[in-house]
Amino acid sequence: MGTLTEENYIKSIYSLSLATGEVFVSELAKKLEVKLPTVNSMIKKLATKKLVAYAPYQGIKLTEKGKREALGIIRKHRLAELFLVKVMGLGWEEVHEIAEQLEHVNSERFYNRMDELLNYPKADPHGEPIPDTHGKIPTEKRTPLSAHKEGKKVKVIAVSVDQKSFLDHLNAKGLQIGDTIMIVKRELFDGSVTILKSQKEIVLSHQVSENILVSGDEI
Amino acid sequence: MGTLTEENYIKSIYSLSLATGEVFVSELAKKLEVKLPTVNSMIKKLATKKLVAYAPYQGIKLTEKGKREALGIIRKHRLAELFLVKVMGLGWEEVHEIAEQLEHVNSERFYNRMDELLNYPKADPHGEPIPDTHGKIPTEKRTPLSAHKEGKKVKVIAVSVDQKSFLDHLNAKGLQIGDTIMIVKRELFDGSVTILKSQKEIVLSHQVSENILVSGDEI
DNA sequence: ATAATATGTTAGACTAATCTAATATTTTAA
DNA sequence: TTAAAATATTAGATTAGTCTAACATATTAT
Repeated sequence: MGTLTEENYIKSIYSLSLATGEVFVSELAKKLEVKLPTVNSMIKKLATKKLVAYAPYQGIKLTEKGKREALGIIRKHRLAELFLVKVMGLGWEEVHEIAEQLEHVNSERFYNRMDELLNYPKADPHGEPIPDTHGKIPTEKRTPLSAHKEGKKVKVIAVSVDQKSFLDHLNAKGLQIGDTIMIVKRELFDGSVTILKSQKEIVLSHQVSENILVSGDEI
Repeated sequence: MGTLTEENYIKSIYSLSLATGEVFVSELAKKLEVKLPTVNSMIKKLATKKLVAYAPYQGIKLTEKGKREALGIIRKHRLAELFLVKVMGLGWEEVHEIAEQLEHVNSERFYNRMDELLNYPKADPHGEPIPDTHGKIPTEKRTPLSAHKEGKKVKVIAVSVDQKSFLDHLNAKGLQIGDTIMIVKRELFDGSVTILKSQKEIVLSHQVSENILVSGDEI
């Protein structure tokens, strides 16, 4: 375990690398809301600690050690989110901020007990997979709702964004993880989609449908 | 809320002031395991923030604002401890370290929900009182077991030390918060006491009996 | 009342994490 | 192929929290 700051760098490198493959110093600076030179010197430090491999203009890569660390933090974050929802009864739209703090708590006992109480869950309240103690992640095929054709029946597996405003929006529309929905219509004009969930029609903007991940890879 | 470091200073000043009345820079340095000049400069900072009042050779005092802050942290620590024991099923001897981290989590929602789930408890697993949201502390008369006479019947209300080794010792002896015990004999030689708990005799060293707090002020 | 002890302060340095300003290198596109 | 855009680096400063070494002041005990 490094400092809180180090942990946040590692975590961000991990998630950016999933999203974009390569992680440039500049990207990371944007994500962490710090300036370029700050990231530059931090990366050097992480490199001496063998947590990342870095070559200018070719991006930052987590080493195996770095990945292990990242997955450990992500495990804690996601377990905490699920715990807050299932055990403490908080809403999925309000747990991210708290988990952001809890993920830095250093106690195997605390997190393994959570895992046990939750019966070794596979996904957090937003549908994101929870790595196990060995850093293994259960994978499931998932694609954005926006990529599926009219007439298809799919299951909502996850959301790709944690923002309260987005989750409040889904709450208001009555859409949840696990829902089975049918794609009724997609507007050519703005890409908005109309879906059917248990007899009720729901209209979602294109932007929203891009951030809802559903079952299946066939598009 | 200040930094984590500031919070730890405030908390230590509070607990030292309960124990000894006056809090000297040197005492605080010992407690926090840092050197004198470190505390000296930190105290100056806390003073400019109006969290403490300080005059050399007369000790450090928390202001009203500082007290409020201290009680807020203590509330979080104690709620966390009780939550870890009651909801998560951990042992009273292992929750202190975890609560030490959780007490710095910044989320009213998190802690008020804990409070609610625990049904607004009055004391933590070690018997220490839990301040309410307004910083009010339920008080109860308590004295060390070592101060009571042979023949007296008392109730174990709290322990004055959180150390795992001490609590492990009490676990081994089978002594818990809430137990009603009878003082059978006190040895003149070493101050050890024999007590009776539900037909069974238990022998405690003087040192142990000093750290067990029981009901009543009459000695 | 003076020496011993307890208590506190100043000066100067270090590490971690950040910044601004200036500069450098690589890639890309006209 | 050279100019523009993207990417990265260096130098030097700042703040928070810590340290050591040297010095200062107050309390106490004989």
